[in-house]
Amino acid sequence: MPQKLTLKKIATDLKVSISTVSKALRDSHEISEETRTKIKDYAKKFNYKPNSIALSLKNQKTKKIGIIIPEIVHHFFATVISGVERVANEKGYQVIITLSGESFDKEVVNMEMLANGSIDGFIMSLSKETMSKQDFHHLREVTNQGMPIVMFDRVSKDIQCDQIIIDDVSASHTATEFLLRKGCKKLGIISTVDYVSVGRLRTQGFREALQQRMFEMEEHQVLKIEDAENCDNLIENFLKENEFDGIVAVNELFAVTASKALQRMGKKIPQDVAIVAFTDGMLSKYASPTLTTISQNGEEMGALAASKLIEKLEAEDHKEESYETVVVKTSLVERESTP
Amino acid sequence: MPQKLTLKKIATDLKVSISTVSKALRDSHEISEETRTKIKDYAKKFNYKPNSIALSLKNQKTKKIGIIIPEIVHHFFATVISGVERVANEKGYQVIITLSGESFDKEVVNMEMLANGSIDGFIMSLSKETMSKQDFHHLREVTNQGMPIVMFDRVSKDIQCDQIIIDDVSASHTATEFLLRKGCKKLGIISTVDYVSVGRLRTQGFREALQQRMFEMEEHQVLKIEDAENCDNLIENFLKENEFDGIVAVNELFAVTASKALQRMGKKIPQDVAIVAFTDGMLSKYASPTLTTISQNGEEMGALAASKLIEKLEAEDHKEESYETVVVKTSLVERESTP
DNA sequence: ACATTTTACGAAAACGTTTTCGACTTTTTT
DNA sequence: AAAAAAGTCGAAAACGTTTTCGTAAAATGT
Repeated sequence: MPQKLTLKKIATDLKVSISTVSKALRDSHEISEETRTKIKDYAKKFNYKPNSIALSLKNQKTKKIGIIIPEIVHHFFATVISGVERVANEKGYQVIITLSGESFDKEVVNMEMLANGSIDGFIMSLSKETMSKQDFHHLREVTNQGMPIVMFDRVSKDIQCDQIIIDDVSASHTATEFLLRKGCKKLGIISTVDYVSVGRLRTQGFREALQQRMFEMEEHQVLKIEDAENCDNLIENFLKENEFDGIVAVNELFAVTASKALQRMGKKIPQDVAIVAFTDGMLSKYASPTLTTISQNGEEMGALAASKLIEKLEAEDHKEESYETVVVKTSLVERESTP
Repeated sequence: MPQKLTLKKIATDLKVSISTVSKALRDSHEISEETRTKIKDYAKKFNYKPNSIALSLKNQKTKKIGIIIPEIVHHFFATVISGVERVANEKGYQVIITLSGESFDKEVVNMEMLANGSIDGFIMSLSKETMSKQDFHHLREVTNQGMPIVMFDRVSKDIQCDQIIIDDVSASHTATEFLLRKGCKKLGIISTVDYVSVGRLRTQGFREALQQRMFEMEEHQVLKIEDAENCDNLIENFLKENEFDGIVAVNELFAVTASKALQRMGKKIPQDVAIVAFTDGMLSKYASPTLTTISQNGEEMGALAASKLIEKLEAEDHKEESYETVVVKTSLVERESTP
């Protein structure tokens, strides 16, 4: 019921000017000890907090960073946010999150809404639709206005910005080679459609690992899934039509779905078929058997993205327009799904 | 590199006044057809978008709602956010998310930061530490300033605000009764410490279901877990010390941990022991066996919370100070962990 | 006693909007 | 032809800050 306390109100209550109040609260030497303590006491007593909107307008910076991700109900993205949030808060920034829902239009709308002064910079991962359209005009508009963007995971080389990625090719190579070393002969990969960069790159790593051992990857070894919603049948058929003894899956959902299908088919994991997944989330830890995975460390990616962005934001005179691509190390976490 | 376009810049470029530009863009009849189209064309060409910070300051509303939750790497909270975000966006609001990390202090700090003009209202779920301290002064300060709060899931009756909850007692009663009807005789419940409301209430529902069949709940039937991190041993001991044939778990993590422990002990699920969990998330769907759960429908809770909050926000003259508690229906999703 | 410096405060501009009001010009009415 | 009305635009205030600059009073120096 009492309206928000402002400088003006303090000023009239204490019969001084607004500027005096402002200076007193910021410990200016221009104000006498006496009035300074009087004002500060009053402010403390009634819990004065400067209005952040007014500050944003005045300073032309909001101390907020915007995140745009495809989905939040997704362990990897949730961990990234967690990392962003942690370092952002440490450095006095707040985080605004919007979801594109894998839709290009929603990504554009959200971006435009945030770009109009609401935030100082972006951290984002592209929606599937954006990846497939390869339309990045909304990103360009933002960077042209001098607002920095840091992209992670699903990125595009066509945009001038810092990028935080994992080396998908190499990670997938590692996973595949791991299976080969364990003695697997007939490998398959369950991937996404090619326009999703992680799917394409992980398939490439798979192929390269095979080539290194003088195998040529054949089409029937690859399953490309567009829509994760009803992947069950696709995966089951893929496994039935091929006699694999090792599977690489580009996410844990595909991996656990494959694991269950194989078990239904009477296969033992890891004895008959070994599985390596990407994304070290809940499912990998709690599925039966637990899954060997490539851990992406979303928390670290988020933290790095936030650091990079804030660094850019606070380097006022951004004369040196340099953009960096940071490759975050992955690690193979061995669990029960491999021998 | 080109600075952001403002009304002032358009005005000088077109040699009219700022007010004329503002009016023209808002299609005021005060401005002649001719200048109006001239200005609108210019604005469109250079992609003018009003600065939202300035608007917020002017209108004394930000069109943003703040969310404070304990963790984001948690399926239930992620679905709630998803629901909030959907409804908020439909109604032209944006969402700012902060995480308390289950810490009282961080909850207070985040709340104070957001309350200073950054947002119009709150949607939140209390941190464990706040629940245990029962210190709600930060919430009171906010409501006293006339800023509405909608709480969900982890709520407190002591705060005057709308609340979105599930009927934990009744849901737990349903889950327990379901096990009893399936023929279970020796039931146990894996819960949280009592100051977490959901743990307390679900334990109560468990007790009531037993009482209804003339059983008295005994202490050894209840396991109260404080820290989910290392619950494995606690759960394993609990299961070894008792010969249960039915388990109610207040979340899916406890449930799947119990399930694995039981299987290690050579028990068959659901033949030897049946399990019902709360929180219908990824684990329930993909664990082996899949888990029968009470579905909380976080998406709906989030959507409801957002609707309620926005309704309050847009009812300018909130003379009628009424607060509602909405109980969201739960449903029992039968899967493999029960006969 | 006068000039100079220091102290302590207030006025005003700026950030980007919207809106009220006043004023000038043109058109319509009588 | 004079009066009223309508049409078109700009000035200024307001939202809550911070900061620059100006200035009056007090203190200090000669």
